[in-house]
Amino acid sequence: MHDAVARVRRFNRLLTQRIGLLDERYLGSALPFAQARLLYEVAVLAPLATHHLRRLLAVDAGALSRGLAALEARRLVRREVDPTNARNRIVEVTAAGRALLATLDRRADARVAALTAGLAREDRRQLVDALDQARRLLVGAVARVERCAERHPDVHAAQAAYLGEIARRFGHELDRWNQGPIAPAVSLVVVDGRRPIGCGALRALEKRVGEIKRMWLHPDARGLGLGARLLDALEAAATRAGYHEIRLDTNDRLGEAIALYESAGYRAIARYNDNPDATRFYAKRLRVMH
Amino acid sequence: MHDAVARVRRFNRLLTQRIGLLDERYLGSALPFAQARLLYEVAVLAPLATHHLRRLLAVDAGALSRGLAALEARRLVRREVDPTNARNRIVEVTAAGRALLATLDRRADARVAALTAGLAREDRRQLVDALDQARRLLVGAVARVERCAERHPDVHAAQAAYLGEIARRFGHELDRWNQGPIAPAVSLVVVDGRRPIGCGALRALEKRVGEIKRMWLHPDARGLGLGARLLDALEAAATRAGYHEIRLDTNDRLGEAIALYESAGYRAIARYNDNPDATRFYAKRLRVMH
DNA sequence: TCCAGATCGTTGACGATGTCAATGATCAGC
DNA sequence: GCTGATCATTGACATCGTCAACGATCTGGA
Repeated sequence: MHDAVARVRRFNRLLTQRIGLLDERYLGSALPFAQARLLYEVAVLAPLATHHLRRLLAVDAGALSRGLAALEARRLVRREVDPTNARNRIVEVTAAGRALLATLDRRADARVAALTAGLAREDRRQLVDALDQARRLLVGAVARVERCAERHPDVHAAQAAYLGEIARRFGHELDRWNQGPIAPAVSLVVVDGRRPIGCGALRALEKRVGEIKRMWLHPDARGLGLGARLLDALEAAATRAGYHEIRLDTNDRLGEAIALYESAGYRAIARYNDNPDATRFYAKRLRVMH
Repeated sequence: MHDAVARVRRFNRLLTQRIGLLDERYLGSALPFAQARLLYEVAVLAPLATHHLRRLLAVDAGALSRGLAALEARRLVRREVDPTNARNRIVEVTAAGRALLATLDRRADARVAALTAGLAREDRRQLVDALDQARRLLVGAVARVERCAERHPDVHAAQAAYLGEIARRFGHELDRWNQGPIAPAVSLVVVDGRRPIGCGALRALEKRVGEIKRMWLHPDARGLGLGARLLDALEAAATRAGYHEIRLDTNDRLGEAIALYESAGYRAIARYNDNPDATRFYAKRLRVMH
């Protein structure tokens, strides 16, 4: 039942944010609609620089500035000047912000549950299955994996979201080993027509050996086959670039990624670098082009 | 292909208008969003008194007044004082309004077509099937058939929309024979949690013979099994009220209604009244309760 | 017939929202 | 060190939804 609610809401979010439909997050909170939506997005992606947020959410700079100022006045988020670039602001969600979001989440769950309360168990299962299939097909129809310049803002935004999510899930920032530029040979971004929703990069590790770095998909875009498409595109690019083998490191806590790599034919290997955040290492031999 | 587009858009409208999601009707027209939406709704339901419109669309009186004034300033709709009640205004769509709507419709079609252009034929079929099933299940989950007083404003609104749609489809007002109150024994309304989306009434025709009058569903609510539920509810009420038979008249142009009656076991009979707008007549014997 | 209360549309007021443009601070690259 | 680009902020403006006040009109009962 709870899973059904979560799946319905995920579909709703899809139409909400991707195809331009509304959201169920208003719900009589003290927060106006746009601020509630913004808080939710910030919480999913934070900590993040606001210009990346702007790009990921496709909102106007003025609107974002005002929205974040309103949230900050309510002490739901914090804005700080980026120490590495004084033009930028880093947004984080406060404890009060997370508490309010949890409340909104419960209300939204209750509303969706009430919506489907009139359905028999079998009908509810059919509904969820239909919505899931629709979501999978819609995302598959609009998502594109595109090669783009390393410095493209979409890549920056997606990679920043990647680093932010990792930091949030690990409870601490990634080690400096994993920060900063990586001089990729190939940089791919997944877009859905409005926003970048994923990224992945390939860089040279040794002669004829490439390494996959910073592969990420927006949480809402997972489980739809996009990870496999992105990985395929990276491998194809590596093959074209003459690599014979791809390696990568990851962490036990990133279960979705591990499942993806293993189902794509990557095999576990011994540690090949000093990445202090990595606990698992994989490799895959590429079919050489003739 | 065009059918697929129409079905996807219908689903979109469902989430848009019933469950509280946005619309695809903005699309760079000269018309602001809310006005485009309003024009569309008016065109579906007009000619209609504005207070009925307000109830059917669940919009604020001030917003509706301003929205219609804006549309009238653009010469897209006409408002006239209701001759039978000087407090009310009757709204109609001008030729220019219909032309603009057709343009918007084409653009919305193109946008949905572009959305699904990336899908293989089989995937697109699956998508449409999934959306249709989701729509059917969602509407089934939230719609309720309720008995209510003849004078309930929801009944007035739905019946007025019914008369308006008939007038629009027939190209002329119904005969006076079909206007005015009908003194129903039972008056039912279909609501979806936010709005009335259908209605139906039963009145005494002869001793132990009832007649179904003014049965209507909002165009977006057709084909989802609600017609059958409404008819069942009317028959159940008739049975409880001691009727042994139900009759009704309809018109050849109302194909959806005819299909519903015939699949519900109604059989064609000879003309039983002088209704000048009726071309077909049906009857069904009810199972008598013990 | 007349009047009190209800219904209806309009208007003003207010805050929220989105968009565009101007501004000033900061950064990157030459 | 300078020029152009990037970034956040702010003002201005139109749109939008909501609430309340108002006047016109209708309904039902005395």
